[in-house]
Amino acid sequence: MGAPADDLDLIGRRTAQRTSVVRALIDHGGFVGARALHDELRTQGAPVGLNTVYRTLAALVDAGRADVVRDRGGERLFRHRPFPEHQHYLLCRACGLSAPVDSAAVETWAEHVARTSGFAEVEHTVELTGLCPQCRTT
Amino acid sequence: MGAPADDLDLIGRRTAQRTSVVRALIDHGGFVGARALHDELRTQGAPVGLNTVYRTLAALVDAGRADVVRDRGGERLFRHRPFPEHQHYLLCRACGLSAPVDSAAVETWAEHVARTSGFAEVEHTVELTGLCPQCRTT
DNA sequence: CTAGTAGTGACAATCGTTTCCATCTACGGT
DNA sequence: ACCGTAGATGGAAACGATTGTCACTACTAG
Repeated sequence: MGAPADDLDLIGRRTAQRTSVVRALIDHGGFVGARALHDELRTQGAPVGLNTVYRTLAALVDAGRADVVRDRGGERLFRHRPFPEHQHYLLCRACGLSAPVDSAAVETWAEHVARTSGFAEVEHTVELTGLCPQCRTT
Repeated sequence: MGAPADDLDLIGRRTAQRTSVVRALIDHGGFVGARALHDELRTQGAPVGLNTVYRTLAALVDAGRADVVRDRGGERLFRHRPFPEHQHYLLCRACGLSAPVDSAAVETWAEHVARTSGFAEVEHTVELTGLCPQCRTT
């Protein structure tokens, strides 16, 4: 079930750095920026070059093992995805907590638009943001 | 109907530069990046500082007279919006052409998620991209 | 007309991300 | 276990989009 090993096999050679990055991403749970992940690795005593973090995350995205969203500042946030399903999240603007949402309605809507628009290769991104129960009281 | 004058009134003083920017944005029709708009203005003989382009576009967005999306490179693309309605677009990845889409289904879905999630102040962005009939043959 | 304030623009700074390149290392073959 | 090499690393520098600084300009109310 989406163990680090599975991810590592998908993206190339097994190195200590990649293992650390994948571990940290999984442990983090929610969406994280590359820079934040890099900082976490540093403080955990597993220093990894920032661009290695970027490359590993990019490889995970290519392999379909991570999702990407953009926060309001344009930064890319990554989240580990154990199974290669298309998924949408509701993301907390304050703490980064993410909750998968049932997105069947959007999917069918998007497909309908794709069919009736005359456009080809229609892709969609849906981003929901809010304040989670925890943060809304703070 | 969304004449430049209306927009200018909403965002502060009337200056030659702002008039040029708003004009160029309206004339362009689809989504444009700030930099591209700046270039267009320059070649049209109405040079405006890049900084002013950014500020004017930001002011239009604040006033609800422009929409913003992010392209895949993270650049912000702007589009003039004559009326202050929340609207989603299907955007051509190749030429920037945009087609408004009926988004009632997503709106109700988003509201439903907002109500049932426990999250507060839920906002959504939906971005559809594809290749328009023109570009799909090229 | 004049004052006062909002707007302008050249320049530099910032921020996230990518590229360069010299060095290192995992790993399949011997 | 040993090698060779393609692949991986990381520090520095490049990069593109955006924002801040600040002296200067020019709307516009009075």
